Amino acid sequence: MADILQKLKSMELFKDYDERSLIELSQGLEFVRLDADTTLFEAGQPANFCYIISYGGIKMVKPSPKGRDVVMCFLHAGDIVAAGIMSNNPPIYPLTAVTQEDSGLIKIPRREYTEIWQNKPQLMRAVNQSLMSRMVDFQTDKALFLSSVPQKVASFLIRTLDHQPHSYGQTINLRLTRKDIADRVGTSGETVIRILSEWTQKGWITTTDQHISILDRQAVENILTER
Amino acid sequence: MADILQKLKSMELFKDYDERSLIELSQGLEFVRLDADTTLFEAGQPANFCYIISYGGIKMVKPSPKGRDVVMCFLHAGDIVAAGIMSNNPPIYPLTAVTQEDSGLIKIPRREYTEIWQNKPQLMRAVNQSLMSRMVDFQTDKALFLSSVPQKVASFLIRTLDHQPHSYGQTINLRLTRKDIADRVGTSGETVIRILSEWTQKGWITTTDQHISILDRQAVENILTER
DNA sequence: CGTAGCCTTGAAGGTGATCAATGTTTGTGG
DNA sequence: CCACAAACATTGATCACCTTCAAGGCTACG
Repeated sequence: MADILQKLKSMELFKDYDERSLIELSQGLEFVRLDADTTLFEAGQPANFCYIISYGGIKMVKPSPKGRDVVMCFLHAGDIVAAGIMSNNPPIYPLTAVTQEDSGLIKIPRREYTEIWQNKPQLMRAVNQSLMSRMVDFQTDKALFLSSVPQKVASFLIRTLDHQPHSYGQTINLRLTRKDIADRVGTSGETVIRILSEWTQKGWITTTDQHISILDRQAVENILTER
Repeated sequence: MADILQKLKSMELFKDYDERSLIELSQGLEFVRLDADTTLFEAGQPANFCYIISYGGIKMVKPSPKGRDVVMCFLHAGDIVAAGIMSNNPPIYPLTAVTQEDSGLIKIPRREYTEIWQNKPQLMRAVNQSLMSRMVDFQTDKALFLSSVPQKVASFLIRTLDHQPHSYGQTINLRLTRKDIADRVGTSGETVIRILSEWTQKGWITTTDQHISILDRQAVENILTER
């Protein structure tokens, strides 16, 4: 309990709240630790909880008509998961959430969220902004529809780099298999490999332990404006 | 003024509010009439107003890196436009809004929205739900990435049909050029023409005055599950 | 009658998905 | 610590689908 209070205090999202408010907010919350590749919830299930990521990473996945899944987005520490649908009735998760590495999450029951959290206008504004920024991201993705696959990959890499704290430098703080990228960008694993291999050969990027570092950002950015 | 009150009263969104609340909500609002093909606001501009569509239709467009634009979604009577970014700071329209036909809009200043509207939890819940449903739509789109173009078109037609009131029957209540559909679905105008021509020939659909009617829904749905 | 916007059709050519085979790394249990 | 399995990365060859370019028809509207 006191543990959770500590965790809330350290988060950007709650920086404007005083001790008393935080104690109120921490009511009913629970902390959850999950191994990598664990399903947090599945699309179609009733949505009784939303989450805040304390550490680790999660990918949001939609089962596609054909067997293959589609990665909608990757979420990191500080991000809110499934808050948007809490006010739906009945609330159903539209996506499946899967951990990509060991992760710690603050678990918020729907009841607490709708009755306490939603009455804090400032908090709601923050949640809203994060939702909108995800929406803008979807739109940016969609706007790439007539771009080549290399351009989509380049855009994805640059954007995820820019979304994370600058302290990580030029390394993307996510465990990403080539297939993850393919599923996210909307292409096949083989194509991603061919693209990344070429860039690696040219010295633009490196991969160590499934973490991609961008060595020559300019070169990657140039791809976006090509043709 | 009284005019606007009437309009609010007739909208699904406000069905649970009494006269007094509606009068409060209608403060500062303005009614706007626009011809077809008029730009309501442009991506990048400061967002000082949001809107509710009274009648007509709007397409939300993102300028793409290459010259061609991308249609993010079509909005109809009853839909809310740009409410999501009102709480951003500074608020900037992420998309361009263009009318597709003669349209009437209720224009809501940002100030009124953030100070009055955002304090109505019930209203916020409704706005949130509409945002989330748009988000789900993006995701559905994205999940079609390895589907063929005919499947994307079929999915788009069926979904827009299902989103509109049942009273319209099997006719899509939107002025849609083949190019609009192409820009929405992420393909070229020519390809859409080839697809729709074939379906028309087979008697599955008809187009009259840029309004598409689905004559054989089952046939169109079957395309989704093909291959 | 001419222009503009939309629809239609054809031909060419490229991009990227798919299939298949092989190498490499990681993890697990004896 | 080794052997084996499983997951991931790589490379090549093939080919369908769709984009692009080009040209012409149709309708509405001044």
